[in-house]
Amino acid sequence: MNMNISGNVKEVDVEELTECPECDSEHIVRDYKRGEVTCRNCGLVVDDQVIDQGPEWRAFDSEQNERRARGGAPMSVMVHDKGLSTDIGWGGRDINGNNVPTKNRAQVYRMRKWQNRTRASNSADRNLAQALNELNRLASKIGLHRQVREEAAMLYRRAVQDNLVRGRSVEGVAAAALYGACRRCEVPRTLTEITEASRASKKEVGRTYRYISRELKLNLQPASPSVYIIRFCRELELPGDVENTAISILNQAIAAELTSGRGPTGVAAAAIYIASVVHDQRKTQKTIADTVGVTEVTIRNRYKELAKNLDIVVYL
DNA sequence: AAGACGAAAGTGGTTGA
DNA sequence: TCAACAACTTTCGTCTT
Repeated sequence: MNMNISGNVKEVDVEELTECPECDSEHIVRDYKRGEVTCRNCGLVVDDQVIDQGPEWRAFDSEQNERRARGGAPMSVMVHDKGLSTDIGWGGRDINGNNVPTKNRAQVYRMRKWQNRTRASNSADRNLAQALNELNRLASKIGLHRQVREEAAMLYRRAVQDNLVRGRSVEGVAAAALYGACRRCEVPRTLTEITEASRASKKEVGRTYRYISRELKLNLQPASPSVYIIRFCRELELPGDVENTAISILNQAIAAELTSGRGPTGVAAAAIYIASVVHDQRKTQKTIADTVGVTEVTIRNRYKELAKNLDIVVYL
């Protein structure tokens, strides 16, 4: 009766879904509080209008309906006070929708001003507010979904708590937190991509990232090249069999210990290159190098090593 | 002409004395 | 603090398709 569902009804039956339609991984996460179904692997938001299947009140007349109606945004670590503070609106109208008399306007203005000021009362809060702002800006620019943003916000909060921010720029720490969040969520983003969106330099972000990673004991292993293969194959519009071959090449490389100490993107790029040649879907070294963000030389060095040590019987 | 190749020099960061 | 070092990049001349 009062199910008011606006928004698109998706073709996919999200209730039954176990695999991501985009990357086929099984890291599907349902969050009914937010009404979102997302893939932890590739970041795809499968559906964002999910109906909570839990018990719900019913209203039998309009009076009950009004009384029981609830509103308000969910609590979020992405806002410095977790989104639970009060906002004083700008409309110049009171709660009943009447105009605020002119003689009271100045008072409302002052109240709004002080509400906003006292909300971020100390410098730590102001810092946090600014950082979360920056975090959101970066995440939007790179196109990261909420899961990663919240993870980044959590990391930043922990960094603040442990006094790791002092003496470092907000931009730098924010970018580092976001990078760490990407790593933790296994959303493959390179440090370069993040620093390009940020005002902070790659050097600073890298240094800060190592620092907070060490201090917060994040224990992050180097990113696995496989997540990069999945992502970059898609960007290069290479079919699934190429991707599978690339991953199997990669697994052989890992078994032969050809990956340790090497940059994961370089290894991924080389595996993709070989796979693309094997399947007669050849991409030039340059194309792959540009998408992956390494140079042709690195691809060459890596794939020479791979070809030599894995006796791949492919003549190019 | 584009792509692949490889040598050589340079970069930024780590490690160990 | 400094030198050695590994991985990676930039640049450039040459070979191959």
